[in-house]
Amino acid sequence: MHAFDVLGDPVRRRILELLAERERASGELVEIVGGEFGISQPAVSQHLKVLRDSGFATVRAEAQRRVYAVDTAPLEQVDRWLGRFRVFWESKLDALETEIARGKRQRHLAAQDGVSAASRKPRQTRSA
Amino acid sequence: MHAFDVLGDPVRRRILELLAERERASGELVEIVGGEFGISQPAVSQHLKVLRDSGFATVRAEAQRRVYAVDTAPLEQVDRWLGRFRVFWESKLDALETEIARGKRQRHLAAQDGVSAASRKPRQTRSA
DNA sequence: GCGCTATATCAGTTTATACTTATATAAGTC
DNA sequence: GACTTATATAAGTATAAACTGATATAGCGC
Repeated sequence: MHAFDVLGDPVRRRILELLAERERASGELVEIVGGEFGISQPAVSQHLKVLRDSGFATVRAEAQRRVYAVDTAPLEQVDRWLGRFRVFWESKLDALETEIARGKRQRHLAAQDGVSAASRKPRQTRSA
Repeated sequence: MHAFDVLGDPVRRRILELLAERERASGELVEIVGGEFGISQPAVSQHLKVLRDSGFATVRAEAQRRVYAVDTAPLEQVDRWLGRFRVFWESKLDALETEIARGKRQRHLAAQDGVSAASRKPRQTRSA
């Protein structure tokens, strides 16, 4: 199953969101996700199997519990695929920044007052 | 249809890859993608409809042709969703960078020779 | 060993979607 | 206006996958 197919399911996305916060036992995921989506224990368990088989999650036994953790390798791959499109919106961000900088400069020239403007630099991409 | 479901199909991903390079007429996409995947014109046209309906592509008429262009808005959303996981591999990259820097420093101290380390990523294969 | 808890797997049903062929729409050409 | 080119839509079919209830597996406490 391709990474994007795995992410196509909202239940699996939700599970990954929860695992992004911290490791969770299967039962914990059944309770939260099963509750939110109104699905049974086997349904959640089957989604966990998909996540395991596709490399998105790892399991560790802890007594009778199965503790799941996210494995980001496939997510990195997805991220890399998206990379080819990133230039589109990043160039737009750059343009916006230029625009903001211009406004800033103009306000500065006009009033000579300190300008806050936050203006966080966009994250440096680590291409590939 | 959710963005990730749209990206779940290899044909649609391929179409988006082609549109990332430049705009393309429907017929051009039918020829390339239809050829690569061995599917008919209606099949490709139906995928184009999905891409239109889900906001991944825009169309412009040019005589009888329909010229498609990528719209990155939904891809940005996907990218934002991925953002919550990015910290995982970026911290790993940071650690790797530190490691490289250490090695570099040590080699530098040891031999006083310049280190190239080019390290260009190989081109990504286009297989789905 | 027995019962309890936690989780996975099995078998079967339903539904979504990705195709197919056939046909409709629409713009250019003569 | 008929013909051709370019593309979309329609109708029907096949298949994958997301469920359900039932059951199997396995560790724990007694």
